[in-house]
Amino acid sequence: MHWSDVMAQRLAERGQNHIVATGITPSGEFHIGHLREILTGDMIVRAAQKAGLNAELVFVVDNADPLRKVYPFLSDDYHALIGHQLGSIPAPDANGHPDWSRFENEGWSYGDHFLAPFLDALAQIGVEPKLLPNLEAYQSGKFAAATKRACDEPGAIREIIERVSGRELSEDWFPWQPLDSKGSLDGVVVTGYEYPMVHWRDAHGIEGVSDITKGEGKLPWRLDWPAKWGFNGITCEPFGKDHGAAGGSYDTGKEIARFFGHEPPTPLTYEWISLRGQGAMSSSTGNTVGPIEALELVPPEILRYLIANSKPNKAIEFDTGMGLVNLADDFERWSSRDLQEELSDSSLSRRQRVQLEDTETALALASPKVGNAVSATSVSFRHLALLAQIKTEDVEVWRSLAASHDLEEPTVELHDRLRRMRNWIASPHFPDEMRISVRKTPSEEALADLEAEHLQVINCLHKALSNQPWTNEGITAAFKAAAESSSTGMRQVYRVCYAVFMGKERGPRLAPILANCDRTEMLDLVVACSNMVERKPASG
RNA sequence: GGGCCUGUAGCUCAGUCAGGUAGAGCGUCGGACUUUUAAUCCGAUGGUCGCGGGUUCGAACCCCGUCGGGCCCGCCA
Repeated sequence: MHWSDVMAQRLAERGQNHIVATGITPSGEFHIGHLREILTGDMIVRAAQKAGLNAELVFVVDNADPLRKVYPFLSDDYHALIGHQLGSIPAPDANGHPDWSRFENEGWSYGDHFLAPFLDALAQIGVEPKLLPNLEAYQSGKFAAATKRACDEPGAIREIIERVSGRELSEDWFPWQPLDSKGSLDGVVVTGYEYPMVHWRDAHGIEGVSDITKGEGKLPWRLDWPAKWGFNGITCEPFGKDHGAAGGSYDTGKEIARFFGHEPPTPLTYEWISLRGQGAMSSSTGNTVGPIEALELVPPEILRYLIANSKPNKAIEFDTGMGLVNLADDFERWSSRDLQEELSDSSLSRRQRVQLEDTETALALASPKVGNAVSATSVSFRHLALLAQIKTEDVEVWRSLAASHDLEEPTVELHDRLRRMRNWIASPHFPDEMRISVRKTPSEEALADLEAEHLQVINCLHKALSNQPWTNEGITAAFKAAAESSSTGMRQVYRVCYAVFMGKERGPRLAPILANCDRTEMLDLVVACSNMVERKPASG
């Protein structure tokens, strides 16, 4: 059974109505790691709905969290804003300076700034969760009941956290972090409490009160989380392995939730996504691939497929190079198969059946639209990458596909893919292995593999090419002529050509590529190769 | 120190929860298409399931131990 269906089954045992929560702090650029959080939630919701449950996806925007530090993309002006809530400070402008005017005029906050593009990406990828901005929840008093409970009995909360996490809380710890005289959550000491006011003294020596029903502060994370499970009615939540560690925030959250008077959500811990060869992704180090960036390269269904087809506890290495090509081709191959048909074969072993079923589910989940299986384009990524490099005009690509793939009219998906493919090729992520490059100088290595008798072919080639117009047809004719005059087969000619022009044993059809190269340079290359091979038998 | 994940074919991984003859895809090799846009199609190859014990008629799967890899335990998905 697919992991999403396992979760749905677990939820069905729990009840009929479900709210699946995801939550992210908008402290910097979002990356595809965050996408796993949201997509995992989205896929659970789909599976639950498929199983006949009512399920909704919500996205808690943790914009009540404070700014932790001045990230590399921020100007020093942000030093003064450390500890301030992300939803109540201005967004950085193009130079990383706080954009106060936009903040004051439109209320455009730091959190909004980073959230907006992520939501755009989510829309493209077929996920439109209900947004639950946390800061606003505090300000409208949604946290008040849980907060009161915690502040009334801080000892009970302290006991849970210390026992479950094995961590000792400081003497002055209090289950509410008030905002100080400047609006920061840092360095404030609680000096007293009588509902609904928490008394405090800040780092500047100023004293004041904080109304817990008006969001004049926030709960510490380990309480914030279980509190919002309650008033939002969360029944299921996927979260990263950091929260899932023993004694981590889910463990303490479970008990605190019950203390608040509700059942914790059904959890699903998932592994992180790392960038191939570069370790875990992190907004603060800038070691990221944004969802937007990823979507410039690959269609949404491929990204969804990556998540759907990886079990949550499996770490994913995101590879924007060859890995992406293989992933996309893998997706393409599977989606062009008729799995229903294959599953009707009763001779399948249980193992084979499970494999097909899970893949079928993953493919369904890969579609940005529910119940709308992504139709196979039947054009592999490799092939499209090739065409996109050879043909500068889209029309040319379609013409070629019409001939080779019986393609009558390019579909919307194909247009889309070609557009993204061109972006990818233009980006630094495009793997060299896929890049078509014609040699400027002979490849000693490739030529060394040729037999002495091939020398003749090279000479014939030069002659033949010289006698033909420098066009696709002319060059093709020249290849044939070279085969005839050197009295060998076309296979040999191609082998020599790939060695000469690309330094490889095989490759894409050469004529159209050469036609786009400079004639003189190519003829010189042939001569240079000829010279190099000529010397070889003499010296050895 | 506490804990989680992980080890299965050359590679990426299913299969472990519900024990019943080792599964995919890629790669590799071969063939076909009277020669190819890294194509497509067909076929073949390939594994003492990390290691050692135990339970069982039967173990990749359950139990105990052990070794290796990754990671979490202020915040982070």
